[in-house]
Amino acid sequence: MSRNIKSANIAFRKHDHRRCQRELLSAARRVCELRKLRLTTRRRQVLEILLISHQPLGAYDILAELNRAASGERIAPPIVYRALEFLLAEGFIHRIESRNAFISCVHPGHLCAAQFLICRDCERVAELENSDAALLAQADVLGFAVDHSVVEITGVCAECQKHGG
Amino acid sequence: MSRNIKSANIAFRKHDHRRCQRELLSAARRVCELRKLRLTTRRRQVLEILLISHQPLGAYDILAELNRAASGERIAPPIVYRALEFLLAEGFIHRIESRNAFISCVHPGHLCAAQFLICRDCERVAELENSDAALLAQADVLGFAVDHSVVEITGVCAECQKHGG
DNA sequence: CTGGTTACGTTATAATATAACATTATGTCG
DNA sequence: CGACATAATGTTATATTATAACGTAACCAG
Repeated sequence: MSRNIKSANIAFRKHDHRRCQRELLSAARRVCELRKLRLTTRRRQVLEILLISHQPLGAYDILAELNRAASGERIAPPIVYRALEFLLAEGFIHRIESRNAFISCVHPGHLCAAQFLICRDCERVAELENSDAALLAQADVLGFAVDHSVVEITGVCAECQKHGG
Repeated sequence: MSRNIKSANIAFRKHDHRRCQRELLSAARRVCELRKLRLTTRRRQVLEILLISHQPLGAYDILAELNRAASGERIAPPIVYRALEFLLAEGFIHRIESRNAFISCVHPGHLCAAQFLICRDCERVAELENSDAALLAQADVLGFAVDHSVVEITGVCAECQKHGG
C-alpha cells in the first residue's frame, strides 16, 4: 500500500519530469511493440502533449497544442479523438469523466482500475492504483459483472490546505 | 450492509413505482420545507420527470419532456440546467458523470456519497449508499480533504448476464 | 505489386452546457 | 399596503465537447 500511495502521489511530488516523460513514452513504445500496435506519429504526438505535465487536458486543449506545434496544418477534432481512443484502449491515458479531460497514466498499459484525487484548488490530479475491494465485493453479491470503474474524488490537497488557509 | 444492497437494487427490483414516485416527491417537499427552500413548479416538474423511472436522463431529454408536456411554451436549456443545479445541490438527484446524465436519488436530501452500478446492456442504474472506507482512508493518509466523490461502475447486471448469454 | 486493412484527413453537424441580460415572482419591512 | 431587495425564471446567443460520414493515404501480407 505504501508503494501505491507513493506512486499515486507523483503529480504532487517533485521529480525529474524530463526523465518521467521519457520513461512513460518508451514504456508506451515497448507495450505497442509487444502488442503489435502502431504508435503512429499522431498518437505519439497526443501522448507527448499529455506527458508534458501530470495534469488533465481537454481534447480541444490538445487540439490547440497540436495546431500550435504544426504551424500550417489545420488539424480537426476527429484526429485528436481517434488518437485519444487508441491511447485509452491501450491504457496509456485515462479519461477524467468529471472534467471531460484526459490525463497520462502513470502505469502505462496496465489497464488498471485507476482512482483519482482531484484538487479543486491547484487542479492537480493524483492517480491511485488500488482497486476498491469492498465495492467490487458488493457488485459481486449483486451478480454484477464489472467492466470499468470510474472513481474520481474531488477535494483539496494537503498543500493547498496549508497555503490556501 | 444487506439493507444497502437491498435499497441499492431498487431500480432492478419490481416495486410499486407509483408509490415510490409519490414518496420521493413528498420527501423532497418535506426537505425543502425544513430547509426553507422553494420547490417551485419548474423544479418540481424536472424532479417529476426524473422520477418517472429510475433511469438517468440527459438534460436535453428532460428539456424535450418539458416541452412536450407544456405544448405552446418553448423552454430553453438554461431553465433545465438551473433546476438540475438546485436538485443536485439539495441531494434530490445525482449526476452520472460518465453519461452526462441525471438520475433521481433514492435517499433524497441525504447528501450521501453515492456509488452507481450501470448496466451497459439494459442501461439500468443501481445506487449504492456505501462510502468507500478504504479509499477515504487513503485520501486521509495523503492529507487530502474530500469534498465530493464520483464512483461509477459499468458492467453487466445479473439479469442481462442470464438473458444476453 | 495488388488487395485488404488500418489509420488519417476533411467537412459538417450533433450533443452538452453556460454567459449575459431582461423579466417576473416572492418575501419583508417601513 | 407598497416599495425595495432578493430569488427565480425567461430569452438570446454562443461556448464547449464529441461524432457521423465519407474520402485518401499508409502499411503489410500474400
